[in-house]
Amino acid sequence: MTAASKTVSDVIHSHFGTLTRAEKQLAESLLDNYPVSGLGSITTIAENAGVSTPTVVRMVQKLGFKGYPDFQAHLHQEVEATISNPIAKHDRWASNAPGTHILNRFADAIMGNLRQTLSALDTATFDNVASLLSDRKRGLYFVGGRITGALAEYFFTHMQVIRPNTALLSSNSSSWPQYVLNMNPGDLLVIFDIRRYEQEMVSLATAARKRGAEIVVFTDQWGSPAAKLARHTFRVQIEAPSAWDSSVITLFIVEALIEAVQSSTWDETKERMKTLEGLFEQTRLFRKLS
Amino acid sequence: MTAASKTVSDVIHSHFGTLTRAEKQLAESLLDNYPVSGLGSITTIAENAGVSTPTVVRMVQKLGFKGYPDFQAHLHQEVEATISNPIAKHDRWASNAPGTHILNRFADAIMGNLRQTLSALDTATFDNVASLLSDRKRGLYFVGGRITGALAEYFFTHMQVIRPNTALLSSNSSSWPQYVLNMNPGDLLVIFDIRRYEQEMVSLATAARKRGAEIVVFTDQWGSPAAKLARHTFRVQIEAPSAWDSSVITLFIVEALIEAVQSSTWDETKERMKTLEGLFEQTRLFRKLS
DNA sequence: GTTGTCATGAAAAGAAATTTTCAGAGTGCG
DNA sequence: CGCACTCTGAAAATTTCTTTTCATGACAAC
Repeated sequence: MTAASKTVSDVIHSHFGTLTRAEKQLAESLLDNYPVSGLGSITTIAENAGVSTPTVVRMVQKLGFKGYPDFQAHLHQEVEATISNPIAKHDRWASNAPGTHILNRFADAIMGNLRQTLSALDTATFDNVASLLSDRKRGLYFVGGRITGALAEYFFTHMQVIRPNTALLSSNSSSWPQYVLNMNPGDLLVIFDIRRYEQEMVSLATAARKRGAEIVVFTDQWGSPAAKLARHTFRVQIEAPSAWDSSVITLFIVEALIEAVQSSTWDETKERMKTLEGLFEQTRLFRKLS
Repeated sequence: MTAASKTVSDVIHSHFGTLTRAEKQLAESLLDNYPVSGLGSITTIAENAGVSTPTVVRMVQKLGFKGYPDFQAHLHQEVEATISNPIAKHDRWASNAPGTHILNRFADAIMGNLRQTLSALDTATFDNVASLLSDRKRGLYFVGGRITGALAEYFFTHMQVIRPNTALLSSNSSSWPQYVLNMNPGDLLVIFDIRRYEQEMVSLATAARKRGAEIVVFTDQWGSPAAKLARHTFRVQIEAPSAWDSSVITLFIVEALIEAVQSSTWDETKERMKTLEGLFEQTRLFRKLS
């Protein structure tokens, strides 16, 4: 095989499947901030990746280079090509995409959203919500609208594994009253309500409050009317170069919360996950037999 | 004097007058094709400039650097600054929280995932999938697993607004056969299959292929077995500082695809959205009256 | 012409980097 | 449980790079 025409990045990607654990770790470290991360000595990049220098040598040889110097020479050439070509310079996101490609515009927007959301986000709020979610004495209810229903479901699916006493309200409001009926004081209702705020969310929130439930709202920067009834509110930046709003950052916060809850109660969660694995195994078996 | 804030190029220029003949020769060689020409070893650049290695050492020390490695470190920094990714590392995303707060660690991980996913992503694949999705003659089917089901649903919900002839397969496989039965050649099956790859996805993909359907797979960097049957595959970086995988970047690509499809057929979509608005209005009215 | 100063590179010395070897850890399999 | 296998990094061996030393030659001043 020859590494001549393809970029080092391409070569790494095409070999990724055949790499071992330590080598993958190294490859990712190299691709992270590519190609600059490969500029230093073999010692430096081994340290940055948290692997040993022999691993580096083994990998570059596996990739088809003669040795580390050969590998680095290719990298230098690429750096040169990148720098001397002014178009490529503004095009570091997705390679071979015009600078205005939708992927690049989206990536820019997401980054901006993340930055703004996090700078506006109070970490105390985050920590408080995480601890409310971790409290197994509280019942958990998730609800979303037409679009955000998928986020509620995602959140619910994970929390259901982590802890008991968890429910997902369908986005169809007709079944809500029976859930509200079962809410106890201290229970937590997590509402996703973004942009075209759904009027019914306010009614739901009001009813839940009457039953003594705490409310957490995920909304956009303008704020759902339901946020007024909430104990904690996440205001997420949702703008995208699109006719639609972006849910990426909302999902980001959801995932961070999932991890926060999980790590705070890891021992219990571990047990549950094991049990769950076993159940899945049984189901699979059951299907095979049938 | 310190070389800290100024660029190496500036330093060379400001010292140019005090340089000797051989040093000037070297300086010019370095400035020519700056800063890439300084990337190699001292031997290499001495040869390129036609001077001896001691000359190089003497000059860089005269410029205020500790030695050649110090000089080169500065150069590397400059190269990095020149071509660094738009998403360079942040030490802290969320202010007033330590860099080790879960939000900050997650933000770092997500940005790394985004960077790597985009660098591995072929924009031709993206464009091709977008145009397949835009083709209203093709039926569209979406399916996800236990966790990724929410992503499939999100994708489906949007595409259903944009175009007709769209279906969501439940994550429960028992109902799949009837969908496969209805697939026509050229129809598109979008599969989300990440990490704990579900065996049934391969069966589904095989059955769909037999019916002449095209397959698009969203998977992780290791690749779902279903990807082998796919016309197009998105390999998404899903790692997070968490016991769970992150779906953030997958959602990112989904949203970008939604926008790509929508903008390519905006006129038709606009009409559909208006109609849909009207229908929602009626439903709401209906509920209020009842 | 002599002398001193400086620039320069060859070569040696010293310091790093790169590669190889090898043993222990881990993993899968019978 | 033991065997075979692979992966991995510590450490040694090797190579390469960097720095220092020093001899030579150019040039200017006297």
